[in-house]
Parts: sequence; C-alpha cells; structure tokens
Amino acid sequence: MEKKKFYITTPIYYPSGKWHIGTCYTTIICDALARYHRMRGEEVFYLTGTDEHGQKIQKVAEAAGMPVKAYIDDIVGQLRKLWDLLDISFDKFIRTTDDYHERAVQKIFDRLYRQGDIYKSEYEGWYCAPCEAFWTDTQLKDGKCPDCGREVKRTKEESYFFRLSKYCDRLIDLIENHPDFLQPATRQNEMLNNFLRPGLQDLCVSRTSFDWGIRVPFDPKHVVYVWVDALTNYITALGYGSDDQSLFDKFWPADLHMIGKEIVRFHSIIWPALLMALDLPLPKQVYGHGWLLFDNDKMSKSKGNVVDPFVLCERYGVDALRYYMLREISFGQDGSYTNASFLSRINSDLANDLGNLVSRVTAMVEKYFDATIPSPATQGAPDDELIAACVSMPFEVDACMDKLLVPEAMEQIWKVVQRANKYIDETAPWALAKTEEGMARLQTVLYNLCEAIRYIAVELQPFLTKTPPQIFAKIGVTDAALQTFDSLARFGALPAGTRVDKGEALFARIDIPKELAAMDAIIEEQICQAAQKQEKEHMEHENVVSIAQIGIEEFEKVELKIGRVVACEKVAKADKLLCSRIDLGEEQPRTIVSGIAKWYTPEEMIGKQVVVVTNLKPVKLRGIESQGMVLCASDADGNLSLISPIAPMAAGSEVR
RNA sequence: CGCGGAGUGGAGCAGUGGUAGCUCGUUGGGCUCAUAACCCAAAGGUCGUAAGUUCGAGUCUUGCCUCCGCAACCA
Repeated sequence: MEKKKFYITTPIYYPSGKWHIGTCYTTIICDALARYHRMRGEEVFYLTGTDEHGQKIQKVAEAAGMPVKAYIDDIVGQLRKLWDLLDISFDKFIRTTDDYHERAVQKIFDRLYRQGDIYKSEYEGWYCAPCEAFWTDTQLKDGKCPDCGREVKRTKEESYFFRLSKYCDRLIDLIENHPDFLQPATRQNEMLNNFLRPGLQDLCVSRTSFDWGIRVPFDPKHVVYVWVDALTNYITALGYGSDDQSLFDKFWPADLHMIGKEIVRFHSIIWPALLMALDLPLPKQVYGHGWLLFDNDKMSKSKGNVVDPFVLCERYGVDALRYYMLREISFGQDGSYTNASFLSRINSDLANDLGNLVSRVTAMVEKYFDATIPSPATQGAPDDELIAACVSMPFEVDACMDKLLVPEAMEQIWKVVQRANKYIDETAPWALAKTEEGMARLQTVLYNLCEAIRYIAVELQPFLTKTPPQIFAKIGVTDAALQTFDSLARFGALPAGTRVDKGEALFARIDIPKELAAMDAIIEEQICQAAQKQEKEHMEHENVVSIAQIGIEEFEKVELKIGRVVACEKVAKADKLLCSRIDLGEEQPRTIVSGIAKWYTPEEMIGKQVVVVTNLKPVKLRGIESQGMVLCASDADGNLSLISPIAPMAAGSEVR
C-alpha cells in the first residue's frame, strides 16, 4: 500500500524587521502537525520560508545603508537560527529570491499571459508606499492611507492584470459547497459577504514603481507583484516549473495551508483563482488561525518585539515555549500572551504534573527496587483504569489532531499524567513497601507507572522535542521501537529489568514573582538598548545633535503663563481630547483643546492651575479653535502629568 | 451609524439548539514516594441587557449597553 502523504505549509514570512513570537506561533503549530503525521507513518513535506521582494524591503534596506540582498540575508539568517533553536522540522525553506523560484514564477507569468489570463492595462490610484497598496478615491480616509494613515501619492502606471473576475463564480462555489476548504467556518461568510458576492475586480499583478522583484519576462520594465510571486511558493518549492517535478507530482495539492487570519483573503480567493488558471488541483484546506496578542499592559507600551523568543528559550527552555503555544492558545481564536500565564503553565503542567510524576516514580524505583524496573506481579483494582487511560489516549489524541484541535490533543495526554498521579495515591506505594505481599503488589504498580510514563513520552514527541528523549533516558528506554506510535498497541511492551536514572528534574519550578520581575528588567534593558541604538544611528546618520541648543532670546519668544481652568468638557467623537476654558487674566477665558482625556476627567480639570503657552498660533482641532497649549510632562511610556505652580499664583502670571 | 473583535463562577478561557465545563485561584480534608509537589471534596455563574424565533437558547434573530484593537483626534 502506498504511504499517505501530508503536505503542510506556513506562510512565507516578510523579512523587514526583527522576528517576534507571533511568527513562532504558526510555525510551532505546523511543526507539531508535521511531526505528528510523520509519526503516524505518513510521508510529510513541511514547507516554510520567506517572502523577500517588494518595495518595502527595498526601502528598509536602503535606509539601513545596505544592499538589499545582504540586508535580508542577515534577517533570514536570524529566522533560520530561530527555527533551529525551536527544533522546527521543516523539509524545505524557500526564499522567493531563490533562482528556481524566480524562474518558475516567470514561466507561470508568461503562461498566464499567453493564455489570456493576464493582460496589459493601466492602473490609476492612490499609492501608499509603506503599505505597498493602491487605494481608490472612496477608500481613502481624509486623503490618507486607510491602513496606516500616511500620505498617499496619485500614481498611474501601466500594469498587467490577472482576470480574477472570471473566476468569481467558481470561487463562490468553492467556498459555499466545500466547507472544509476554508476553516474556521466563520471566515467563509467573511469572504463571501465582503469580497465574492459584491463581485471581484481584476487584480493588478505587476509594478513599475520599484524594481526589487522578479522581472516580467516579456516586459522587463515590470516586476511581478506579490500575488504571483509569493503565493506560488507553495508549488515552486516542490519543483513546479522546473526540470524536476517529482516532488510536485507526489505532494501537490497541499493538505493544509496554515495562515494567519489577515491573509485569508489572499489564500481563499486569489490563490485558488491562480491555481484554476493554471489548471491545477486546489489545496484541501486553508486554515486562518487567530493572532497571538500581547496583553500585558507593561509590555504593550513599547510595541511588539519585547517578547523575545530567544530570551524565553534561553531562560525556560524550548519545550516550555512550545508547550505554551500549543496548549494555552485556543486555536482559531485570538489568544494573548502574558509572562504570568506562560510561567504559571510551566509550573503547573510541566513541573508539577509531568516533571514531578517522573521524579516520584523514578525515585521509588530507585529506592524500592535498586533502580531496576520490576516485573509485574500481583494485580490490583486501579490497574485497569490506568491501563485503559493509556491505551485509549492515542486514539483520542488522533481524533483531536485530525480536527486540528491541538490544545485538546495535549489535554488528552495530560489526562494520563493526572491519572498516573492519582494512581500513586490510590496504591500508596510507600505503604506497600512495608510488607512482603505489598512488595509483590508494588512491583506491578511501579511497572505500570513506568509504562504509563513511556506512553506519555511517546505521544509527547510531536509536541515537545527535548523532554521525550530525557524521559526515555530516565526510564531506560533505548530501543527506538519502543518510541513509536506502533509500540503503544499493547500496554506492557516496556521490558522489566532495565535501569532507571532519576537524575535532574525535567522542569525546575519557577519562582513566579521573582521571574516576572527579572523579565521586566530584561525588557527595560532591551528598550533602553534599542533607544540608545536608534539614537546613535540617528546621530551618525544626520551628524547633528538631536536637540539644538538655543539662546535665551529664542526662548523668550515663547510666552508662558499660569492659567486657571474654569470649565472643561470632553470633545465629542474624540477619545483623547478635552476642551477647556482657561482664565489667563485676560478679558475672556481662552478655549484650549488638549489630548489628555485619558489622564484627566473634565471634573478633575476644573479649578486646576496650569502652565499655558499663550502665543501659539491657534489651530482647529475637531472643529474647535484651540488658542494655546497646556503643558504636560510625559515619560517614555507615554504617561502624562499636568504642570502646576507649587503655590497658587494669580491667573496670567508669567512663567520664565 | 468609521472598520473589526469580545461580553460565561475571583482570574483566564472552552462550549453554534437539548441536564453549564476546563485551567488557575480560594476553602476544607487526605498523603508523605516526589520539584512546599500529588490526590479528594466544597464553595462560587439567573452565560452583558431587553424583546423575539422554538417544545426547548449561553448557542439563532433584532434592538440596546459595555469593553478591547485599528482608524480619526494629541499645538
């Protein structure tokens, strides 16, 4: 019988900055799935890689003063180090700058053009360079990019278009009638309602506005835009469009494209349409998982990369991170990472439940049987339940993994861990050890426990990479045949008479308050270093002192006065704005709008003495003319505090 | 009516029509082999709110309230 195959892919990641823990999330999940299917005896191909073209990368590299390729080589190198560290078992790492990929993309583009699926036309719209996106007039927000809020440029360019509209009906059919194709199901309506039913427009698939990309073969002033370039990685990685298509023939179509929810549209509409145009089978499933968010308020301020996966692995081990990702985050939904929940998971599940189970069992084998696993002798009542839990576990895990319920699969394994801990309580080995008939019973008990631990370690292998071998070493399982899923067919395969070695604890318990403080300190330091680095670069680049010194005469141009807030209210439809009437000793109180609503309520403001810049040009904010500026101190985290005179001063007093 | 997400025991979450669950925490008990770990038990929820569909709703429909991202706003 031919082996079943399983082709799984991650998105290809965009190497424009530093890697963070969200990238790890998708990749670790795919790794667990890939390892699981391998252990099941399937032929697995696990693909990951990087999407390296585009204007944004070109710009970032230029800003760093480096050749583009050298710049991305460095970042991609970091990523590969990260995957090494996390034991990611990919079969191939594709880079869209790989030559075979570039050649294949050109072939694909050429073919689509020749068969009329790609045609030349003209595109006019508003272009946002950082987002690399074109917008229509109606999409703009106040004349700016609706995504990032930055300036856009009116741009007209000759472009090639893909006849996406032609495939609209087939795509609707695909999503409506093949519910497995796009998961979770909530994404299906999203696609149908927002994109497919309103009708698809043809898609612009080339650019002339930058040149860091793959040349259109028959029109070299164009480069291939991201769609045809990036999405096709899933087939070019298998050799599609090259001399050797054997992998492609074997593994395509993909069994699972795992992606984040932000790129569901591309994978469930554009990608299948491209495949339809190429007359290729469609992937069996696209799964748009949720995001891993950073919910700890101490971290969110400094944006993004503060949870450094390298640091987490170094401090707590790879398996701790893999475990947390696979167990804690409900799949498909957004989840949030916090240091506290991470550390508490390690303690309760890994140290207390699993690590401690292995400790207590190996300790007892050492103590009562001179470190040699005894043969089973006298049977007892709780045995059957423990054995049943072990024997059924592989099936339950299997059922979960088939439905991509990864946290639930791990839960099944932990049920056995808990059952084993309970079994120790029920059988009370320390009491058995006191009598001779008890010792006979104890033989069985400890044998069963060792075998249960073997079951656990075997099933754990797809998920954790360091721990299972450690467990095998502790219970003397050296035979590779006893580490396979097949070896779980019969409870009792573990040979008696092998030596156990308790050794070091698998997972050290963590002093959580202490560690939280330590992690905060690390983050502080990183922020500090980043800030220093940025400043240094800035100074080298500009070759000027960042804040120029000024003479007193310049300072005197600023008129500062003490004012008293006589009235204050929130500005409608603006979260951050308060509108105050401030008495400055003038005929009328002035109206001043300030962005301090997050720190002060209108009630608090009334009666306060504040420092006001009185000779600032008036500006309209949210339709209200603001006639000055209230001074505040602000720290690095963005916290604000009003500035008041220590002793009350008359309204209108000068500040100098 | 800017876009999107969410409101379930103290905390974090699961649960898409049929007796409300998990983890952590809390309280009480047990045990001493083990990493002050383990095991048992208990307390604790009218599932944001109002109306509707249904024999039956946490689960479907509509309105409302609240919270969180993003956007706008920060002289």
